Amino acid sequence: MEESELLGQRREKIRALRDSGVELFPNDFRAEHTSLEIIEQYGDWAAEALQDLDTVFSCAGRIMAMRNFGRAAFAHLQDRKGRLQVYLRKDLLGEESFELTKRLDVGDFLGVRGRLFRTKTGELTIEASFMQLLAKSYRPLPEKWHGLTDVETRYRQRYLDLIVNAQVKEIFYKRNEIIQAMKTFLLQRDFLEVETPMMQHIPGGATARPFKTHHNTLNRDLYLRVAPELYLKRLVVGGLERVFELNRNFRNEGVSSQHNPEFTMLEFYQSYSTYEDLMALTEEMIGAVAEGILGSHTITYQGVELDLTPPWPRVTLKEALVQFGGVDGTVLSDKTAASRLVRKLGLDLLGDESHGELLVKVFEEAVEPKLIQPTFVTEYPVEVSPLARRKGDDPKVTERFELFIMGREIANGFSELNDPEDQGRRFREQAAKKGGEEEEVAFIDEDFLNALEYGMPPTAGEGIGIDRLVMIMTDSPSIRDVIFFPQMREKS
RNA sequence: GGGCCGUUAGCUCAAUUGGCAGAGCAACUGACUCUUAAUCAGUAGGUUUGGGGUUCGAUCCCCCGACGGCCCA
Repeated sequence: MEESELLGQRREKIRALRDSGVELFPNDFRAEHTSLEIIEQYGDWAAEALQDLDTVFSCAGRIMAMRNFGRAAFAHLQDRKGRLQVYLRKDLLGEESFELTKRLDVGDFLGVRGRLFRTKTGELTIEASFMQLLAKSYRPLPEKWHGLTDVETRYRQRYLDLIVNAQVKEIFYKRNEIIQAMKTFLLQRDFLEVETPMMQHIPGGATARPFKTHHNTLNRDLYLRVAPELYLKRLVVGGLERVFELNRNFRNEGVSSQHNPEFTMLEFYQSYSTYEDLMALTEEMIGAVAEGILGSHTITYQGVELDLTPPWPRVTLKEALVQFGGVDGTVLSDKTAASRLVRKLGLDLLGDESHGELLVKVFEEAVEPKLIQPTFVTEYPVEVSPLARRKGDDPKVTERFELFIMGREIANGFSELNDPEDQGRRFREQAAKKGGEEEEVAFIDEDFLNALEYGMPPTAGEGIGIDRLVMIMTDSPSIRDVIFFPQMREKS
């Protein structure tokens, strides 16, 4: 990068600083307090009470603002918890130490020790009797008042975003709390947290294009997983009965405000349960997380009030088509009518879609955007649910549900198909279809079928899109706001 | 993949009909021991996203590309 005048000036200043014997990157300072600890403990103490307090505090952080007065200066230090003001006086620090304040820049890390006092304007402040440069900054920070608003820079240089935009840190702290709360919820119910392969020989468990890679020593292609499903069910076959994995999936598809090529999913399996049990579990879990972290079952997302109080409505896909989509009832029973409707809606038709697939197309177009409040949609057609158990009284649909909030799919769960013969047939049908329309290899995970043949207990499983859930719970409009380093095109 | 919008100093933004490219903050020099968007005086800072075209003259108009955002598929 070409050196601007600004950077040149700074570099020259740093050279002079180093030449005068100041260590630019020491690591022997110990901060015993965070800004938050100090403010929480002494924030409401009166000025007189602080005067009698002899305790010396030590604090470290990045200089975010500096106001110099010749023989005194104020600075704000920012650490992981917040900001604290420090007061630097020549008569207290001594000539030599104070001289350094004139050579400090906003962005530098500083450590201070000193007593607490309250300024005339009432701000709790450390009066430094000792200060030390902890790390020198070579580049100026974005502007202090407007901050950094350019979204491209915010995502590409997330560290700058984190330094200057306080809300960003809050979102990611909240993301962590949500994840921890969900894990705790499951652990309390005797689930085992597990890790299964990210690199798979056969990318299964979801219909999505995988990323391909190659292992040199094994001399074979591998795929980044699109879902952990088939491995988690192997563990259920192995007798673990209740397992979950909260980790990354990879899908080689579009990038948008709702999609990132790598995203985080919670997937869990519970034996001796059905999809209905999981719907109840889901409302309880998400409701509890909202209550615990946001303090309420009612949240606002982009100006829309969402009520997460369980129970949530459950409608079958067909009911939803009529109720929310205003679809004529004949479409539900007449494939030709369904096909006509798909065309009327201006959707692509391959021509070989089944009646069920047509209904799902209509559903996605006409119903999904209308499912604002949390809603479970059940009984998906068997053709689009290759891993789900058929419904007893209607083998054309499955014991499956999807959860929608704000028109977005948040969760997908079903009673697992544990009949190895049916599973084998469905894999082969799927493979035949896929082989016909694309040049993709038809993947059939024979070892998974083999596992099922040993017997899998009746089990229900579910996946919850963590990024989308975090978006809703943090009122974030884009998935890029809840992923530290979203995927971007290479900058030219 | 398509449409629309955007890209100007380190950051946030201006720039009239096509006529010398500007401000605030940051920076630099100086003053200042309770400031907090500190203040005051002064100084410097630009390949206007890249390439091409029209024009006496382009940040501005036209074409192609890069990156980003929004909408659509």
